[in-house]
Amino acid sequence: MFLKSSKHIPQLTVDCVIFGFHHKKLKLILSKLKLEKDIYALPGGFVLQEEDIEDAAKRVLFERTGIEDVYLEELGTFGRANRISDEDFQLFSHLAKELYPDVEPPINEKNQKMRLVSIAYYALVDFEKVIPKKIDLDESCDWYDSQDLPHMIFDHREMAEKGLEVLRDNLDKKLLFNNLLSETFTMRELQELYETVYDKPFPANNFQKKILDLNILERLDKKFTGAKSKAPYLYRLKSNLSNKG
Amino acid sequence: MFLKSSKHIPQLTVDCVIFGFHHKKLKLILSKLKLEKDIYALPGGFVLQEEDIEDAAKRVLFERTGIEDVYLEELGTFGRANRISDEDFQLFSHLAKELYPDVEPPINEKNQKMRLVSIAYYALVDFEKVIPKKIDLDESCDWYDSQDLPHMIFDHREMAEKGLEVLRDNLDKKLLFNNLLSETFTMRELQELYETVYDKPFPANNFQKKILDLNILERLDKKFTGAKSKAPYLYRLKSNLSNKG
DNA sequence: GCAAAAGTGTTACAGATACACCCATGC
DNA sequence: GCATGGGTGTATCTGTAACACTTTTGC
Repeated sequence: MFLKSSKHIPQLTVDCVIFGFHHKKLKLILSKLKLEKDIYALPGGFVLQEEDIEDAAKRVLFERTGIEDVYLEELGTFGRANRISDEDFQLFSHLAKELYPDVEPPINEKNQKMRLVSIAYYALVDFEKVIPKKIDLDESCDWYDSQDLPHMIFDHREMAEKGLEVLRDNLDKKLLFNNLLSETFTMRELQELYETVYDKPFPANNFQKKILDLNILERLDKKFTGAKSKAPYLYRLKSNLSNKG
Repeated sequence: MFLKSSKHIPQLTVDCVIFGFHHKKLKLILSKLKLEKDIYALPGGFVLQEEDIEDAAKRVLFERTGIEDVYLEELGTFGRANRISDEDFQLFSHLAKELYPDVEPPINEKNQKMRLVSIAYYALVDFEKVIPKKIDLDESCDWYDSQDLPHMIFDHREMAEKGLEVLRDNLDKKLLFNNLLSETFTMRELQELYETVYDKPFPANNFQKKILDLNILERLDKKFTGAKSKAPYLYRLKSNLSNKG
């Protein structure tokens, strides 16, 4: 989360729900803020005056993950007038003053807390390729289980939940799964991703048929892991079908 | 389209794609701006500092249609840095100066055109109940055919097209049809709405079965119009299922 | 050979589509 | 009666779900 300066649009921010898939769990990146209490935040920041809103989200994403060309899609606007509680505002402006004494705080002339509107995005990344990076306001920055979220500032929990909801709507419909897996993956890994996101079992035979009938995967060599069972095939999205957002 | 004052968030607006259905055409409300050239705009305005973004959209909607409790849903953010062309900005700021000489124009300290970000919404209303109302900046305000849109300012045409796209995604999935029809309607009227929105024929028998099997309509008396053919039944959404946004 | 997991095939069901038909209304 | 459009029923198709089975791997 960045603070604003004159180069930024004053009352507008972006926040990103960055999803990764690891060990049958859907994870997302959160910052632990430098505060007495344990309070977490989604990666976010202000938008530059000359910057497309989506580019601001991409900038935040790159700052926190070090990767580009990620699937990115808007979740919607979080624009309730009272989306920032008095308590959260106190905590946050205190933190802001300590770390950025020379930057205009998010307070108006009458010394009231200032209205902030946030555009939320969700991003899908390969968990293996990303080590979350903290910035100045963070005590730490790491992956957290999307099913077991800690206490989050502002309306960030609502954003995370909206992210999950939209991911459930789109994972299958828009065939986004490759963005959450390594470049090559087994059918079981893909199935487990579906089972995690949709929170229900998918019978292996029907699942395989459904996916292969889409004709978007190419079958590669088998993956020999040393397990005392049949070696599964590896698959990869056909090279002409990559779908970064 | 309103201009900003200190009571408003400086660089943020809302715009509304207000849909109605009439004579087998999907219509939307546009303002013809008071300009030399024929340029049209979606109803919109700035957001008050103490106002939820969605409430700002509802306010615009009420100003232009005189009705409340309408289905309203966000389309997304229109936030490209160059979404307002130099030409459109000249036209619009000229208009603004004439009509609101005492209101701060959307120009920054360096006299450059100011960045505006807009949150777009779409609304579904009963065409019969709405007479579009013009405001000061409008030469006129009326219904226009969504398939034959005139030249529109800024990126308003993109918004209208996005509205159509989202309506197509949601009309059937979220069963929104009652919001575009009168309280009571015939099966044929409903079918014609579907045929217009999805731009394809729906066989009457299968369509009726599909809709009635949803179990969300109650059948009322027949509608005798004097036509020399069988009188169709009237239907109404079951009273417990109203779905205003 | 055997246990574990991968992979294939075949049947059963449900929702959508297509075709054929009957009914009410005003002249 | 008859033309017009409304309304209903039944067969067909297609994609999904359910069940049964074979194959490969390491010990």
